[in-house]
Amino acid sequence: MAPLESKDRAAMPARRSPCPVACSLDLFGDRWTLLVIRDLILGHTRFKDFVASPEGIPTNILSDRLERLLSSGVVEQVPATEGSKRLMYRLTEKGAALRPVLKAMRDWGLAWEAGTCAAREIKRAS
Amino acid sequence: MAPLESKDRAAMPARRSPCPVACSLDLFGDRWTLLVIRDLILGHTRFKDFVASPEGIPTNILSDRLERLLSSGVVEQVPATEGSKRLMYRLTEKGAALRPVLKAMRDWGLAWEAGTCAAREIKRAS
DNA sequence: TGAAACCACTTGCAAGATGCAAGCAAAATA
DNA sequence: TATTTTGCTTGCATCTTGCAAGTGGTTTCA
Repeated sequence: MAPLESKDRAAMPARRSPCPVACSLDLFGDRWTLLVIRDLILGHTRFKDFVASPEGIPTNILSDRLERLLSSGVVEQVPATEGSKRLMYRLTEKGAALRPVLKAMRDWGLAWEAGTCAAREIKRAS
Repeated sequence: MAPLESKDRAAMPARRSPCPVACSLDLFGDRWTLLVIRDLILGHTRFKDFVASPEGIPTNILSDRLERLLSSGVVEQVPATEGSKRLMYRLTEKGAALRPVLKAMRDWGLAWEAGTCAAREIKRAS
């Protein structure tokens, strides 16, 4: 049987370079992932909450992104209410550490893209 | 003839929401655009320089991204040397304002993605 | 307890984006 | 002027995205 390391390498699409920016983009360099993170920062916890965001993420994309974020340790699942079988999503410490990225993007958008407005303040600490 | 505003609206794919994060992602929410910005911050100015980066961006993608960044005012073209017909790319003020975004992503990658390393410091001012 | 509503997805498919290799004309260099 | 370099474009196979519809488990409420 193949060593575990090679199995992991087959599952992961392989890094393009050791650059931390390139690595980050391998994980969330697309049109939707950081919007899911934004929603989590804003307090969304359930599948339907993300779907309800104004950008209207397709449900198959949302499923895929949540799964990738789970497997990369950026989000985790916990019971939605005690005794419930339903799960809710929330940021891990690794995910919460993306706040400065979101904040920088928000600030840039507000400063340079006309007609944008922030619904809520992104707080520094979780 | 149609008013200029509607022509612009036809050219742009239309904003998903007024959220500054969503707006930013409409412009650079993909696997390559921010790597081009990173290279510009690191001092790359010519087409071949971007191609030579370790991630190996395909030339058709690079053409497309540079064009989009030009038309959105993030980069501009100036003569490469005086008297030369060749042009070089460089960040505008709007583009240079993306430094904090890149810096936040670099910091996150360094902190949370094993095996990443920064080639150079991203300076605060241009 | 049973029926209805809700929730969190999955599936299928069309359209668009990406990746690769090859080609090409203008500009620079020898 | 001949050669090389540069900055692209083109064609095509593959992967990703977006939309709509469907599905099965969970919760709610009479």
